[in-house]
Amino acid sequence: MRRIRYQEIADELRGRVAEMAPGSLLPSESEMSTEFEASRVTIRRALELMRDDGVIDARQGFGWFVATDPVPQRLERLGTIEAQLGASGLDAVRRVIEFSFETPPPHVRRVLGTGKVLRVKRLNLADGEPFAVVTVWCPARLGQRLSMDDVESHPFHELLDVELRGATQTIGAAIAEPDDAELLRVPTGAPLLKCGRVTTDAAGRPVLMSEHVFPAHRTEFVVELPYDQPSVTPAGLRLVE
Amino acid sequence: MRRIRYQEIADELRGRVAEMAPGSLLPSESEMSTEFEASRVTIRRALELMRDDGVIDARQGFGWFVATDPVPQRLERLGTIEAQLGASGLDAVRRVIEFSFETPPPHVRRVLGTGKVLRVKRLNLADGEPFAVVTVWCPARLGQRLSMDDVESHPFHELLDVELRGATQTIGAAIAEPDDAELLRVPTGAPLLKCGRVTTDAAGRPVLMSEHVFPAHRTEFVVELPYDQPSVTPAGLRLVE
DNA sequence: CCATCGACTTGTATTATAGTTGTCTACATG
DNA sequence: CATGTAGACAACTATAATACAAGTCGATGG
Repeated sequence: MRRIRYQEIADELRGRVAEMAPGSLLPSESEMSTEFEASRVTIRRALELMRDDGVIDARQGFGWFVATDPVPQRLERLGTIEAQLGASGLDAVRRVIEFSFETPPPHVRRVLGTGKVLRVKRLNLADGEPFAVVTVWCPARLGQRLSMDDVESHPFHELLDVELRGATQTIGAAIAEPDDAELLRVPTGAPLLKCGRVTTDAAGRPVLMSEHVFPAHRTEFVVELPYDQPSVTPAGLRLVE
Repeated sequence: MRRIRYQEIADELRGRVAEMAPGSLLPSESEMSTEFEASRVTIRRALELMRDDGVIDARQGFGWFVATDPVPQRLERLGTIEAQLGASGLDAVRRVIEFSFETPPPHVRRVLGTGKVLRVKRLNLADGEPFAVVTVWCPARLGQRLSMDDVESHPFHELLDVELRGATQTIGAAIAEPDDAELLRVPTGAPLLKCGRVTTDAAGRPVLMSEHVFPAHRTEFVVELPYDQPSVTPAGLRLVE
């Protein structure tokens, strides 16, 4: 697969910048030029790409520096299902079903890239009743030091050492395959709500991919559709009796 | 049956492209030409075939690359599914299945009150393919002067003489009953996305209630979860292949 | 204290080149 | 006549190499 040079460089730099303190200085364009064996123009394109993402910025005569991050860890807002359950007075329990490092299937590879990934499949229970099967994929690099205990006792975004920015979620429907049906204690062929979520870090790169499967008879999504202005009404997953 | 060379090549390439990340570059036409032992023209015909399908695209002087999925547009206003389809270049057609004034069923009465209602059941088609069964209830008072032609050719909120404010939508899953299955041309028991919507007027009173049923294999909802806004902003309905 | 200088940086051009797609013509094959 | 091969050329792209303007910062010297 062919790649564009300046994108490669940008990717490499993104990794480095992620480890640097906001405000710290990057090497000069010329230095990078010799290091990457690319012309200054190419280096600049990579840097400008990142500037467009708001990751870094530059001042003429001064240099390129890591942008002071305007977004403090507000991400808890992204919210886990557990938090919503906790708010409704139910106690949520996770049980790890599968935990393995492996090469990603195509639909994951398209998002996270070709490197190895950690796949964790968990069953979520509310008051002892199973209500969700969640599969999470994350790059092996990020999941390297995670144990089964870790993922059983914490939501994933608390375990990763990256700052998350947001997510895109798709909501669809499917019917229960035998394995998920057994886990959720519903008959095979029962309707399921199936949500795919791609979570991105502060640089906008996808770092987590997950698939949530809910039995339709217990769950539904509630969405507020404002007419004139985007509302601040929180919405989310609601358990129906 | 003997297959045409460029179709063979296109088939092979389709398989490869499916495994590649959107945006990544294919080998150059010349490289493929030597690999497949076919002339550049033949390779081009295969590539152009795939471009027509929207799988890949090319820029002169740059190369062929895997097409990125169309970014789902955000729905800041209360849009209709038809508008979203129109924006994606599909022509949407409505067909009225049922049209009657009647006393509302309990779940509608709870929202709209006890008065008589107009119930309209419509089948929506995109490019001739059925993709949604929509049932709308509105108070008889508001629907009094509507004809079947009206509701077949216009979305409901254009017909009512009230100012709408917003809506609350629930998204759930179900399996297809025989009647809806036949309309949507899916087997009975197939998974469906089932959305209920309550639309309110400027005064906050509910004026419309509707139920949208989509075949799950063609549709899914896309939701953006931004970092700074805890709300779940609906991004709209997206057709999946 | 302050002005100036020089070494460094980014910002912005220009030119050149190898490699790519877009398009055409001419010809062969069944 | 549809399909395939072979070749040529134009237009475009990413990248390299180079040059110069303009901003930053510290050292120097008055």
